[in-house]
Amino acid sequence: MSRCVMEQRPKGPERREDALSRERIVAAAIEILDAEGERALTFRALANRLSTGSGAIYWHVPDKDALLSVATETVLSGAMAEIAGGSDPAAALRALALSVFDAIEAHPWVGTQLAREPWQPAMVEVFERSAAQFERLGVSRGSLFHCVSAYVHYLLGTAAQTAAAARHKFAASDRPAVLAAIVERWTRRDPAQYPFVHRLAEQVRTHDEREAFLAGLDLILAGAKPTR
Amino acid sequence: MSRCVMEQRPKGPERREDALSRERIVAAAIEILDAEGERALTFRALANRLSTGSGAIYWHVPDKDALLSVATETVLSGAMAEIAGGSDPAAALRALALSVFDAIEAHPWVGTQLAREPWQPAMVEVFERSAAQFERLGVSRGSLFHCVSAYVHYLLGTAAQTAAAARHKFAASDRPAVLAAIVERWTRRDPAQYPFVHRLAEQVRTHDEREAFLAGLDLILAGAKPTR
DNA sequence: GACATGCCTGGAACGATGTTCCAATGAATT
DNA sequence: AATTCATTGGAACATCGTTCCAGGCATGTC
Repeated sequence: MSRCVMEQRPKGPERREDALSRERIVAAAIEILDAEGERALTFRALANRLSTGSGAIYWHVPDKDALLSVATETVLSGAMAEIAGGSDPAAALRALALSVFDAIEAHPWVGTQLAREPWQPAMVEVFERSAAQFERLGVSRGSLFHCVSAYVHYLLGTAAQTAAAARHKFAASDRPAVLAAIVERWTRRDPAQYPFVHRLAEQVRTHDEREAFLAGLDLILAGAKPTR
Repeated sequence: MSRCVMEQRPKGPERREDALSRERIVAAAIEILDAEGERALTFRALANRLSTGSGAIYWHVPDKDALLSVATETVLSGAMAEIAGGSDPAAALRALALSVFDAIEAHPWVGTQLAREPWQPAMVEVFERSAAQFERLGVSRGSLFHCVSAYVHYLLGTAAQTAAAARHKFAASDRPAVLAAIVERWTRRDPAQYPFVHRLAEQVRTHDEREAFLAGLDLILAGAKPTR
């Protein structure tokens, strides 16, 4: 652990600046995940990027699950540090959800990880903050849990959806073509049997996900307001 | 060189009764998934259960993703065949969501698969049916997409959550202990900083997931009703 | 200065997995 | 009877997460 303290040396490329540390490993992992996708994060690729061996990484990180967990936590807590407070409860709930949404859109693998292991520390933070805002909104104690639960589930669902979309984006890297392919697969079904799918397909093709996310969120907030 | 196609089998004469088929393979896969969890489904275990080799399976199924996809589809379409229609729209939306929820609770791996690959054919079915009900509910065309989207996202979030809970249940196979462990991890945080988490922790410990799911769903339905 | 200690490193090795390849089988057709 | 070809079973391959271990390099002790 004394190895991590760098102020001991005033300056110097002479000392190996590539000293391994948990943070450097996590940072490298995030870089790989962002640049090449989830499948590209292997301990070999990670060791290669850090110019070391797999064993060295295992000294700082217990296993791959923990690595992904810490990476997720790093991104999410960073995102949540920036949200503004003080406004009215509904706006705060929107801001909180949006910060998570934006983080997932910027780092889709966070969505995958969140869907797989929902109770990360950052998610507990979301739980706590949203509960406070729902209470300020006037939700009774009895239904507070249900409101927060719906809020979090909606967030998780969006996370999964966004991550899945990004996965397909990686496979065939231009977005309109992918959307068109999905719509085509939908519309291949008999239009008579699936009228709504056909009608909504056009909307899917042109829809703004961020706006749709907010609209869906407002649905929940509208339902919560009556303090039922 | 041979690839899996869904083509016709030569009609009249039947093969050995233990002949491999896509359905038999999928059925065996579902059995393994239900009995031993997602991690236990390997092509070797599958081949072993079917008393054959991995290569024989690959003749009927392109790869593991497709196998999981078909298994998910099998369970979901089976679940959706049983829902009753004809009642009022809100009740129909609850019934539809509940059938998916129950299927996921009975086969948690379906939740994992749904979070990873949301647009299974059965999910398009959910999309279609729920859109029809939302329209009967009086939702305007403009907000129909947002309502359905919120509905589906909530469903996906619940799927991920339920699947994750089941995964932990597998690890330490008695449920109260797992819940207690989660709550303990929550409450280890400073109570002063996380008052709501502490208050809600008790509710988590005793809550009925099915009821909570329905309550959250009603939140969305309540928000949708004003035809905003 | 020489030695011992313990954190840290690098890479070889292990077991398991998804997938491919191919020789063998046997029913259907000629 | 010969041939064809869908189907089978399992060996082989590449890759993954993980473990193991033989060293380095800094520090503390004589």
